[in-house]
Amino acid sequence: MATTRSARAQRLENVALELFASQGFDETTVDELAVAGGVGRRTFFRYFPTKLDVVLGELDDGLAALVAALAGERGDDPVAAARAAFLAINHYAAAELPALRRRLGLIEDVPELAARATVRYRDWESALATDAARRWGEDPASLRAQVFGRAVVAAMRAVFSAWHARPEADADALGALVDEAFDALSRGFASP
Amino acid sequence: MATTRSARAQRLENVALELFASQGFDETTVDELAVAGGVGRRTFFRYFPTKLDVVLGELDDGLAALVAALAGERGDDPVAAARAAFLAINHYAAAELPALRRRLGLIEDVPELAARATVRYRDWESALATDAARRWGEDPASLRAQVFGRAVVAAMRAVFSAWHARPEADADALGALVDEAFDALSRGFASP
DNA sequence: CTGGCGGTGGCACCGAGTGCCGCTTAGCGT
DNA sequence: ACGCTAAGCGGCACTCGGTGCCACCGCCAG
Repeated sequence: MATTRSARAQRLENVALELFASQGFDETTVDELAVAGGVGRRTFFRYFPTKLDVVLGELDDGLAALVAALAGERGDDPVAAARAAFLAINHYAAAELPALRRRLGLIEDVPELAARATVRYRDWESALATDAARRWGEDPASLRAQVFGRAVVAAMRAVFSAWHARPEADADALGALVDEAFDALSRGFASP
Repeated sequence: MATTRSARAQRLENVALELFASQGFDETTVDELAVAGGVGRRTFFRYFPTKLDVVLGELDDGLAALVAALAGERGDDPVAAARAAFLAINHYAAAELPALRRRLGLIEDVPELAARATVRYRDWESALATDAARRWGEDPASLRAQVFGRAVVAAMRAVFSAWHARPEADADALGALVDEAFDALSRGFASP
């Protein structure tokens, strides 16, 4: 977040998402991305370590933000803290939503992207587990904390998936889904 | 599980896991795997669509087993059904544990394997969501059901991770961890 | 003017994965 | 026993993602 990524990276990203949308992810080679971005192939890989990271790039700025947001939350209920942190992080301007939608669409139906995304989430999971353990006064390695961390991320994936599935859902709808998902986690899945 | 995979595939798999353990996953090329298995490189790819699948191969026999086990469970509590189904599926003989351990170890610390594994789990997630929706009498697309499916898989990942972290844990320990994880899901994460 | 220095990108290389095709071999009918 | 067919095998060549190396260009400092 420190410095805005160079304008060039931004342009590369836009052009790439454009091509992915029109041709498909697998059908677009890095060579095409490079020429379309007016840059050498070698240089492309200096901006993005992987073709996948063009799509996922911004997502992991989120980790630092998540940790910060969690640190700012008081109270001893990790679910409430996590919910608040996520709502704080995922506050998108209306203009950003179409781009978000495109990204989510790609992530959903290009398996390799989904895979890479979940690897990124591992850090989120452990950050959430650590936070929960702290609030509970438990060992962060405790199974419950670990399950919590992973379950929260799982819930967020479900939220994004559901949001993406409703074509006209807006930012408020996203918030509502987050609430619903966290309620489920909080209450547990026993009985009704 | 239906027909035992050809003896050749089995041998290939053993040799490969051996090499992975001694040299590391990334440091072992498919060429090496092929020669070590006494087979052409091209043939290797007929047995395993991907180098990754050598490690993950058996895991997705599990899907069919999971679905079958879920279908066999009665009652309207999806957590109980899922727990029972998982315990039924993950009933390993003592002799299998070392191999399981090696696999889990690879999956844990080769990010690409972890990624691929989670993609495989998507089918599990949706199977679990569908099952839960049926027992609750809800729409399988409902957010709660989706969260449930993903959370259960998340819990299982935590279980395997915790089990793998304790060097001398046996099959009973695995069962205990499963119980603990499912209890957490059932009760929810509110308060202590 | 000159000597670093960071960004660039060409080139060559590696490894995974795929299509094609010729070969072996096992199985079959006659 | 003989030939034919079909399936599995594996070599070859190719694509594409990703990396190391290095030569080049522009910039600022001395």
